[in-house]
Amino acid sequence: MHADLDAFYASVEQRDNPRLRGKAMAVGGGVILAASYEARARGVRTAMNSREARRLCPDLIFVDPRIDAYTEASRQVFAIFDNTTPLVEPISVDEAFLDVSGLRRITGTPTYIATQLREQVRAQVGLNISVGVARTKFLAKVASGACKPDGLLVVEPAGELNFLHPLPVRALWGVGAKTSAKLAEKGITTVGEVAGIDLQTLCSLTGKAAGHKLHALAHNRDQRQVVTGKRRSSVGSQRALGSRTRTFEELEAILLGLVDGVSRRLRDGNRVGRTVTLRFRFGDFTRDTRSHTLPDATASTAVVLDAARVLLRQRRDEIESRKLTLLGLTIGNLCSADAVQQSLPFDQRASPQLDSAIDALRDRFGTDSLGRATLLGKSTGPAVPLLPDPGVQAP
DNA sequence: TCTGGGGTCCTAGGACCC
DNA sequence: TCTGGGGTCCTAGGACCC
Repeated sequence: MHADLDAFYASVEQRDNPRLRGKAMAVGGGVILAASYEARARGVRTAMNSREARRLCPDLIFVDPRIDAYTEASRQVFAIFDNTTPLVEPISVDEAFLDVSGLRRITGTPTYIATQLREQVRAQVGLNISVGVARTKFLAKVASGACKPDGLLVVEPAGELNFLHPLPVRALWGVGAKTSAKLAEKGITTVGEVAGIDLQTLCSLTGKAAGHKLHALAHNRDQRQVVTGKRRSSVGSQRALGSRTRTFEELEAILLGLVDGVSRRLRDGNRVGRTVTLRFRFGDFTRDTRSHTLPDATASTAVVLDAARVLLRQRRDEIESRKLTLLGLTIGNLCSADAVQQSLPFDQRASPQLDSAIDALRDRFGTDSLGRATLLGKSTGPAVPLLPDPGVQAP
């Protein structure tokens, strides 16, 4: 099954504010993050700028996003997913794949399970969720999209190709604006037509990997399993800068904010990363990236900031002359902080004992000055706030 | 106040290693 | 000293997704 909440952010707002129900409304300020179905009927779309949206729909109601409310709703819905089957693969905050193929004797048919799931989400969270059911992930995903809003669609094995082949090429996962335009040049507009061309021709149009994928999907071959326990491989943050000209010092301050936020998220997730990427967008909407890979994975604000600053300074002239409109930071090459610990020599590993010993010392001596702690030969490395008097040797 | 913010995967060339 | 085959890692950029 592929389960997908309908117009997620907008639906949460309509659920929580009765005055918004039945109205054309959108979440977002400068840009539309999500639009209610009433607004979509008037042509309002996600990522559309608000001036265009207002032109299409003058009575459109704008609501500021409440990310905390969406996160909580998502958590509740995923709790229902987890209660339905242990095999849940999250795709984003509002959608997931659920493998229910082994539950026929335990719970019931997929159709029954999907019906129950939809009722539970409606009753317990107050939101509509659409569910597609099929033998493969790809077909389940297409099915949930086809039955929106508030729908359930089961693609029976015998009807797969009849369902698939009339669809537009954009329905294929991995076909976006560029690829569909390329295919249209060759007169290919439906999935059935993609299935009709040979692999070599397809690869020459889209590249090797994409060609093989598209060829398989168009022939209804999709061997992908529902995979649980995937972990993010990068975390990032970006800031749109508007049209105002910023001094280089302002940009460095914004960069510090990005580094602080991203490295904090790394530490909260007990993860570390090695590759620091800076993303730029300029006044003419061209984009650029610059990256640097550190010798060791880190979640340290100071280490990431050093690397990010070097990347920013390398581009100083260009940034000042071409008017930077967006600055982004991504840390990739992530792995678990624990795995890194295990690979370190014993005396360099962090230790829960050491941490609690430091906490005890902090309680005893206060935190107003810096010191370095050593426990059984393991040093904390950089100085940590610890002792009131640097001259005092802790027991 | 023209244009969000969070991600994934793939490609291609260069450096480097055996 | 040159050549070839096999491979990894890094950087930059493109396309795509929600």
